[in-house]
Amino acid sequence: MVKKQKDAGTQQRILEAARKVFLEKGMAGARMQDIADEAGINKALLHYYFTSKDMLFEQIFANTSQTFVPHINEIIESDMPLFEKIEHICDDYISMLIKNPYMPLFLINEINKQDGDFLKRMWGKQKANLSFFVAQIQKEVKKGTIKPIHPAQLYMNIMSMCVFPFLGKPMMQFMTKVTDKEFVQLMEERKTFVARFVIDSIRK
Amino acid sequence: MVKKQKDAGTQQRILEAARKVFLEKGMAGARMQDIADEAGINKALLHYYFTSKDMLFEQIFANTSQTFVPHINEIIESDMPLFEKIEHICDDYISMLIKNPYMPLFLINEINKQDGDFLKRMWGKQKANLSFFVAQIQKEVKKGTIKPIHPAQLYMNIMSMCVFPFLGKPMMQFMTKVTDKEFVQLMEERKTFVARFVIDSIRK
DNA sequence: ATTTTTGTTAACCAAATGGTTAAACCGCAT
DNA sequence: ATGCGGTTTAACCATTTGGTTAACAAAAAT
Repeated sequence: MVKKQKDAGTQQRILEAARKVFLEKGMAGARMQDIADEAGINKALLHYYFTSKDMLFEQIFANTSQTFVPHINEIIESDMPLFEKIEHICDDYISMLIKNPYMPLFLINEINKQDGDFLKRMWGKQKANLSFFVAQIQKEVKKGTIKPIHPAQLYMNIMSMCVFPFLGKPMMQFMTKVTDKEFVQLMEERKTFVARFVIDSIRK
Repeated sequence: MVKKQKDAGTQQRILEAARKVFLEKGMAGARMQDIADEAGINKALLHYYFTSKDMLFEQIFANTSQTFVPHINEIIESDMPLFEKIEHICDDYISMLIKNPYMPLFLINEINKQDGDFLKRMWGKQKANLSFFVAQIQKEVKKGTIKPIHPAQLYMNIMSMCVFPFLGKPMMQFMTKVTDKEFVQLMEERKTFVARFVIDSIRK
């Protein structure tokens, strides 16, 4: 808990604290007191800046999820060649996840708990435009550069291999006894490994 | 909430109710009252059979996770040929997950929250014996049937592609608008799809 | 038949938790 | 210095929640 400084915006400190606590413990597990402590302030002050826990949570969730989604869209909708695009997606996803290892569990968790309308309100129009990716794959199949493949399955595979290790980290660490440092090293290697794995599989 | 029947063991009904509620809401989100309601009994009776929420949770967790882990070990440690083994792992994993779609999120969630000792107490010796799998892969590499590959990365890939879709289901459903039925259909297809995807990638 | 044990409940309790209030603090324009 | 606005706090409140108690019902044992 850092001593307060009049020049650092309290609101900002609260948001950072809330982000940390929510990401670590989730909505249900997070305590307003935890957030207040983390921000080095009184609990009442929390409600002075953010009326309720739900409000605060929604801000954090919106901010976090919006950082996550649109980034990938750019790559998917760009006009890179397919293999290059796959390489970029893997590199981008995994790089971001190394920096934000708690993000996937947090997002998946809350998306599962909240109802469908919540997501609609949150992401509205800007959902990933897969049609672009689908079209590109079908073109490559017709050209004969890759095997015929169900695009949704392929996309699921890429997502899975990039994201899952960060979700299963504790389990995997328990089984294989890799340290945190070694884990990051493994993930660094995955940036190229997953892309190559995918390309090797679909290339004709 | 089902009407109680004197011939059905109350304890069993509680365990089933607890399993359902814990899997859906997690430890932090679950309420003892919810479990009591689901079991169609009084909250006090819950504490008559299971002293505390932690006790009850630990039983459910132990039971659930132990159903999950040893099953795969059998396949991994069997002396099937590698490709056949991969096919079996995918089929087995995905079949089980279609039947227990909430399991992965529940397990991953709680494994992340609990400390390391908890896992040790829970799984103790019976962690998956990857050394067997590793040796088999190295043998195949030497034989020249598959490309050189980091065994841990390969195992992670298989696990990822089998498990992740069940974690990301709501997100994926939001993006692609597939119904629950269609989702199960996609997963059915994945049983063979993932295995082929992996084998195509590593085969020389 | 009656005592004892087991199963079940309504009512209650203490702690935790999200949220509120009223007073105090602080920089600053008057 | 004084008053005023926004900021911060300690103390408090209402509800939720895990857990307990004491009484009651239903078998089982005597």
